[in-house]
Amino acid sequence: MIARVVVDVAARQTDRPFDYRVPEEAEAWIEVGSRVAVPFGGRTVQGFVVGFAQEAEVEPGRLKPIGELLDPTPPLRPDLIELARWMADTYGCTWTAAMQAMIPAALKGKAERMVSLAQNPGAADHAEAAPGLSDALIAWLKRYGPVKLTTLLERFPDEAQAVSGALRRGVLAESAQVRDRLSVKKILTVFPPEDRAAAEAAAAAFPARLTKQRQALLHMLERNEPVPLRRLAEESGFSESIFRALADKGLLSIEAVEEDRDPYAGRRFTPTRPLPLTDAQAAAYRRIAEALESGKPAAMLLQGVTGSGKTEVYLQAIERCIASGRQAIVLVPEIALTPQMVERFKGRFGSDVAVMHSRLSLGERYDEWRKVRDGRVRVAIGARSAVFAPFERIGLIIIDEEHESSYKQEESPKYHARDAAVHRAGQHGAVVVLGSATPSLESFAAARLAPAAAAAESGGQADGPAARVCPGAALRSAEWLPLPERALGLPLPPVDIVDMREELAAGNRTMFSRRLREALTQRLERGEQTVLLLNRRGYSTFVMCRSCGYTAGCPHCEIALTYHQRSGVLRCHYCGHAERQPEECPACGSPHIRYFGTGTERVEEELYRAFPGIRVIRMDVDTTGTKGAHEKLLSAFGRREADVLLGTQMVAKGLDFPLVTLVGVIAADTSLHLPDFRAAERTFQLITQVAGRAGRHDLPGEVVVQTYSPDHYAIRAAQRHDYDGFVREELRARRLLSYPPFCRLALATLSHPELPKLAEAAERFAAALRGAAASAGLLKPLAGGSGAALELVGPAASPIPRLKDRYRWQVMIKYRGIVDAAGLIRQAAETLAGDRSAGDVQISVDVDPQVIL
DNA sequence: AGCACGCCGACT
DNA sequence: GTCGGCGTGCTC
Repeated sequence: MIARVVVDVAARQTDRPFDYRVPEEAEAWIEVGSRVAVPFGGRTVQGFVVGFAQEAEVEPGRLKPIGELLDPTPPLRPDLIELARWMADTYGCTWTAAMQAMIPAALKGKAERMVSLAQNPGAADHAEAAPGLSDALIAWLKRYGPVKLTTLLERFPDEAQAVSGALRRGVLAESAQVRDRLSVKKILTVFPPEDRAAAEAAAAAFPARLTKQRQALLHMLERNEPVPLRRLAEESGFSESIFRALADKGLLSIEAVEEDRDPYAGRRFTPTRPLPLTDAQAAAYRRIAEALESGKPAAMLLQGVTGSGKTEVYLQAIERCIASGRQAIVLVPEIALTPQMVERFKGRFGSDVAVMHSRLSLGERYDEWRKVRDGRVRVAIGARSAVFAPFERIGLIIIDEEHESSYKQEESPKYHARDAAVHRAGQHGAVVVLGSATPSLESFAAARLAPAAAAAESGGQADGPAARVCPGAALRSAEWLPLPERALGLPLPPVDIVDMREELAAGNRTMFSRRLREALTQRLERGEQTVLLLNRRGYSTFVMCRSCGYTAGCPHCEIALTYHQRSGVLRCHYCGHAERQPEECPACGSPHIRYFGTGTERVEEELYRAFPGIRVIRMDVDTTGTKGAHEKLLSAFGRREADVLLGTQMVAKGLDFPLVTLVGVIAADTSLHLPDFRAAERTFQLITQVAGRAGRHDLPGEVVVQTYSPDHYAIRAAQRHDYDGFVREELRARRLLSYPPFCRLALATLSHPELPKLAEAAERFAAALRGAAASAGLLKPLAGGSGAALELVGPAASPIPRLKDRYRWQVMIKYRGIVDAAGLIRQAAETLAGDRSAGDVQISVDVDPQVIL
């Protein structure tokens, strides 16, 4: 039997299956999805089995055997292997990178090169046989046996060459070992005797001096169930050695048993029952249930205003799904995966839920993942990567807050979880439910424009604007399920727009408008709480010398440094570079340094100044860096230990505190004027989301939005809670400028340490791309017509023109219809690489980029 | 990516 | 004459 293996080597050239002979004893165990260690080019690497064949594609002489099967149960399944292939094709990443993204980090073991002294019976001592190696090194190897090559070289850096020579001459022996980064946690557990009668008899016959052993045995006989050794010792008062002695006599058995690290151990979740549904909820639930029943893949857009009870629909749909013997996945944005959220799912489904997110430790994540793989749970809830939960028969995939850009992974593999979910649903005949109060324009297009386009097409008019929508890599169309009302019948809070230009004209130079100041004062008097949003961290956004105009920039990136007052440093938010705040201008020596722009740190300071005695909790990347900090801050706010929760967009999602009656947006313009075609969409979503935090319970809420652009349609529409109105305007703009959802984008970014070399490479790359597109007959304007079309934009400097000492240029592809964008970019990259002078140019691909910046 | 093979300068 | 520099090419 031949296994086709994709090895874990991050290179384009090796990203394909290699054939290996399967040893006979492994035949019964090896499957598509198995993880194996294989010899590859003179070393051992790990890889995944992606298929089998009767005959190898290379001559049998070159075939090597699989080294080792690394897991008793395959970590991947055939559907995930295929999904990884689809990701590689769609997003231009490697197959192996996509597969690596699907398994927990604990399994990403690398093969270690181990070194030891070769057995050399002829030589009197090793120093004689190994010239060049120091006595100290030889003694060390003798003492510690096979050691990692890297460890050896770290300890004896001067002898690297001698070691490599010794390895070549066979004086030192080398072996390879693939080791996981973590093993299953095992716990010593005492089992009751198999032969109870014999044990009782033995206990009766114990001599008097062994009273402790006798009593301990009787205790265990009474317990009569497996008990962890440590706990048994604690509860019985006998030491562990007493039980070990009994085990030595064969009266009890002690075994190491696998144990899960349960991140929610000891936490009690209040069980909840299904709530009665409103008419709209019931209608949505019915449609989802029907789709589940049919067993055919389907996508649904559940569009419900904040507080409309989307979660209850999810919960009941999941119940329906698991009752029919299938499993369900729930995706939520990472920052929304709060204890409040987990509680709702644990409360309904108890121990049937696995929770997967980045705040868990390596071991906890591994254990939650194993619960899924081993079929011990039927529901998985987690961030983006939970879309890869290794369930066997998926019935339902829910994507909550589907418009969130965090569903797109920003590092390779740059996949979009929404599209990966739709593809996976296709494999399983599952239903995807996209939930949001403010759906992305892509999902709106899939639910509202695509069906209209299909209808027009069947009516013979294939050329309308709706015919040109391209919602995503996998999402084509969806059924629309609206929830227009809040479940408790509460009104949405009124939104007040404050024109900050008028504040300035009236002589108010602070960052708080009179309206916001008054509202905040009122809340302080009444003992109610406030959420303040400012989408920018740090103290000030740029630092400028008033004498000469010098601005502090990052030496590695072409970007302004942000001043962080508490730590007294200027920091680059892109590469992390930090330097001390200057006392005087580094360019002209003038002491007149001014800090412009406002971040959360500065707002906090101003709050203390403007409202003496106010209690503020600031929540941003800087205050939530440590494990559990996020939850700690939120629960402190929940206990009324602060009057104001101030933060970046992480305060906008999913929070539900009954005493919050005021929400303030300090500067809506922060996100509105970014050079990104989604800036208006983001701003509308952010204001709508954060507004939804106010007045969710008995007390009515209100929202104050401060802006210098009070007439912008995104802000006006947010004020009216008017999603449809916003989308109408936004679609008009997108169509005019040819942006999603009327086309798709793929961004190729080239980088190089030297600008002239980069510029030249970028030109040649763009020319190669244009050539490839033209010969495929795709290069034609997007405006008008239908069918596949493609336009190139650039090459031009990237919005971040330099990052980590590399200049960056980009080429954007806009396209619609059936176009293999990732393939075209790869083709052009290969053309460029074939050219000798290309040098150190790196090319990265981002298909369906969510952030153009 | 690694690692071996292979062809040119500075040392035992 | 050998060691070792890193350019090119392959890994079942």
